[in-house]
Amino acid sequence: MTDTKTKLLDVAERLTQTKGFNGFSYLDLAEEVGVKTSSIHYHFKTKADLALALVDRVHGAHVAAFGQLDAQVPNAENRLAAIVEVFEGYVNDDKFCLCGMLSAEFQSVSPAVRGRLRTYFQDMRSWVAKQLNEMGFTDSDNRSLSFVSSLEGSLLLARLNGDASLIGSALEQVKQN
Amino acid sequence: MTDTKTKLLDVAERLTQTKGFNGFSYLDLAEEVGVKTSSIHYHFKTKADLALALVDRVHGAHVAAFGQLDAQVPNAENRLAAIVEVFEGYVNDDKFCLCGMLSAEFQSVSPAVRGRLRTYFQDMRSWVAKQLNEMGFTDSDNRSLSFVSSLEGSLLLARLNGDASLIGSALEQVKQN
DNA sequence: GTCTATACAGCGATAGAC
DNA sequence: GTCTATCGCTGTATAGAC
Repeated sequence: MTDTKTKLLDVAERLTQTKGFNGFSYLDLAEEVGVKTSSIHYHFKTKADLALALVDRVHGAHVAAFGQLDAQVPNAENRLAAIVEVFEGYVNDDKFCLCGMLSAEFQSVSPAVRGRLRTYFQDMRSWVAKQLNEMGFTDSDNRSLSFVSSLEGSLLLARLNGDASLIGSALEQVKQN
Repeated sequence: MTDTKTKLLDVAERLTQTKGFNGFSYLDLAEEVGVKTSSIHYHFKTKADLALALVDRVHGAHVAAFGQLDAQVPNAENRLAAIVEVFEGYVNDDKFCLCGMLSAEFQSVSPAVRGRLRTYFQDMRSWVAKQLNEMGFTDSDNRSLSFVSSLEGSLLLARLNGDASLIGSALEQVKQN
């Protein structure tokens, strides 16, 4: 991965999370990275290809993060808390979740991206369910759905109000008995 | 409100909920309604004005719906269920929540729209809290936050998977205790 | 209130030099 | 791998006739 390609993905990721995938252009991207728009087409032939690359990168990163947490944090509740912290960090950067954003814009993304988004959230729900199971919940599948839903929805509200603490408050409910 | 203006709002509302506010143009709108783009500018001087009109209309409609439910449905749990049904209907139309969508695209909407979105969700949280309170929950404020968060987040996942039942499953958790 | 006509900037995308 | 140059189209928006 060249330096430029990484920078392009970094900026595109941030712009997608803040303004939506349809809320920025190749020119926005080019100016921030310091290249011409034609150079972007070298790395990502079409904007749809860029969307795919964004989802794939974040999916890979999150799967890797899940693996690291499993290996390094010896407590399921703390592992879940680590993910919550990531989302709280989004609020302070005025960001929504990348895959949440593309899911919102669902009808304007390619079939390929749609498939990847389903996989992303399926993996996330599975991992969360595993943690909840370890925590002793017998309804971990359904509780995981509730957890991930609350996470996405509360992030939306938290960013709207500039108050990251809304995420933790919303999730309290889900962790109760 | 002229017939054309209403039709424009109807189509714009649907396109916003399906593709996002940045995912359609005045030309898309014009072709579907059967007018020229210049006519749209007569009703909504700028696209930002259109966004404002969309939020105001849906806010008014939902506040009215809350009032009607309060007056006509003699059971808080059933009143909540009616709102859930509205969101389940979105899934079958491949729609996200209009204000949820604009909240996702938060950084690309005007300050005026941002303020309206905050009011919309504040009103919704208040009304849901009132219902939860009537249902005997003592933590109605926080539970309402969790309810609305789950509603928005599960709608995102439900549409992604074409499965409206995910909404009810996610909310089960919030109604427990 | 809707139209024609038009302005003009922006869009994604491509060809070909370096 | 990045550039210049350019294409054709689409974007929002306006002026003025009807």
